[in-house]
Parts: sequence; structure tokens; C-alpha cells
Amino acid sequence: MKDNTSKILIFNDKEYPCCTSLTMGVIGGKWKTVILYHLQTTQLRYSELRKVMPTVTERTLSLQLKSLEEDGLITRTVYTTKPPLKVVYSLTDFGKTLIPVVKAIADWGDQVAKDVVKK
Amino acid sequence: MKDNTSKILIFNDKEYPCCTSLTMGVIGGKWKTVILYHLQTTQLRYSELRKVMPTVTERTLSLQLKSLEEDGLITRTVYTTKPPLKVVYSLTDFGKTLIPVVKAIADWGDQVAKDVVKK
DNA sequence: CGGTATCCTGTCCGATACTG
DNA sequence: CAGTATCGGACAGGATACCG
Repeated sequence: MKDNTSKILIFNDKEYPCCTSLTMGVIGGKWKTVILYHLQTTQLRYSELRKVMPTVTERTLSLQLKSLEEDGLITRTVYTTKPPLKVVYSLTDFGKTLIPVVKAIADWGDQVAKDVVKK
Repeated sequence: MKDNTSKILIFNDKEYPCCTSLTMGVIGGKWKTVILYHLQTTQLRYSELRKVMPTVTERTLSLQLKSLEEDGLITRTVYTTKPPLKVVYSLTDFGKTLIPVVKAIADWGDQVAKDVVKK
């Protein structure tokens, strides 16, 4: 029997034509996997994220963090009421389900890279 | 001892600040993982790729295929000299090293998706 | 300290028409 | 059959300055 239908996948009200494009919709973009990579084993403050990702702008980092939070992958916790603020980001349980994916992505990048040390 | 240097990763003459961003630079974008996903187990003709990816435009499919070919992940083989042409795309050995990554991405997408069948 | 606001740029990608 | 040419829109992301 011929199947003239096509299956659409849905996550957070967005439609995707393929399971891989769904995942890429969530962790795609230039910086999201980098953030998740650094949060794999430890929580980090905003300023610590900036240190390990020196080439991202504040605006972009802020937007990407907000997007990851909206998708339920990370949590933002504020530890002070008055400035100086202490804000910490960490993976949620749902975010932790992405660790195998992030590891696979990181490992492949490691293996194929020629690395160069810059001052 | 303090390390004031930062490591830059290089692949195909492009620089990346992190092993994950390198991989995303290669398989990022809206369609590349979808193409690799469909080529995992079998080679496909151009028209067959169009059939399994009905929502991508010809232009974009063509560009993404060329990009994947330039990065050495797929090969393009022409089987005829006169029209109608027969062109087949398949993973290279190097492209096959990405299969675990594509699988991890696809599996996660599968697990979190709610799927809907559309006419 | 941990962000926003504003502005601007590049690039990705879709629509459509045409070709070897 | 398997693409390319041309055009244009949307949006991701950078630069910089400022705010609670």
C-alpha cells in the first residue's frame, strides 16, 4: 500500500521534516553547542562562560542562553538580591539527555581538528 | 603555571574556538544533517534526495551537496555521458566517520518529538 | 556583576525561471 | 535528469553603548 503522507515532527510548537533537523533546530546556531559543552560537567556563572568563550559577544551569549532556557535545556539561578549579582547556569535533567549528542559532536571535532595555539 | 594562550582549531582552513563549533561548522545549517542522515545506509540519486526531502528547494539542496562534497564528506558520481544524466551521491570513508554523530542527533530528535502525520 | 538597547551587516535560504 | 542564475527577504549574530 502506497503511503502518500509525510510525517512532520513537532517540538515546542515548531515543525520539522526530519528527526535530525529537529535536533539541529534546538542546538543549532553558532554557540549553543559550545555553551552546552562547557556546562556538561559543571555549572558556570555568566562571567565564567564569557571567559571560556572569549570570542562571543555579550548580546549573543545572552540571547543563546535565553533560548536554551526557553527550550528547557538549562536553568538560570540568581543567588543574590542586590548587586553584584551572582547568576549561575546549569543543565536541567532534560538538558542532560543531550550530553551524548554533545559528546559525539565534540569528539568528532577533536579528531579532525588540527590545533594551533594562539597568544 | 598560568596559561594565557587559547587554542584555536582548524579544519579546511577555517578557524574554530571549540571542538563542537568545528563540527557544527561542517554539519550545521538547515539541511546538511538531513542529507547525511539519508545517505547513512545507501547511496541516492539527486531526484531520490528530492523525494525524501520534499520541502527543500533545488537551489539549496544543490548548494548543500556541493558544500558537503567540498568538505570531503560525500562523493558525486556521474554514470552517464548524455542526458538523461544519472548522478549518485554517497558518503566517503571520511563522511562515514560522522555516522555516530548523525545517529546521536537523529536519536535525540526521535525521542523528544511528538509526531504528526500530514497529508 | 550581569545583562539590554540600538544599530547594522552578512549569510542562509526560499521563489522562480532557465539550461546542458 | 540534474542542476544553475538571479533576486530578494528574514534572521542570526557582531559592535558599541548603556542600565539595574
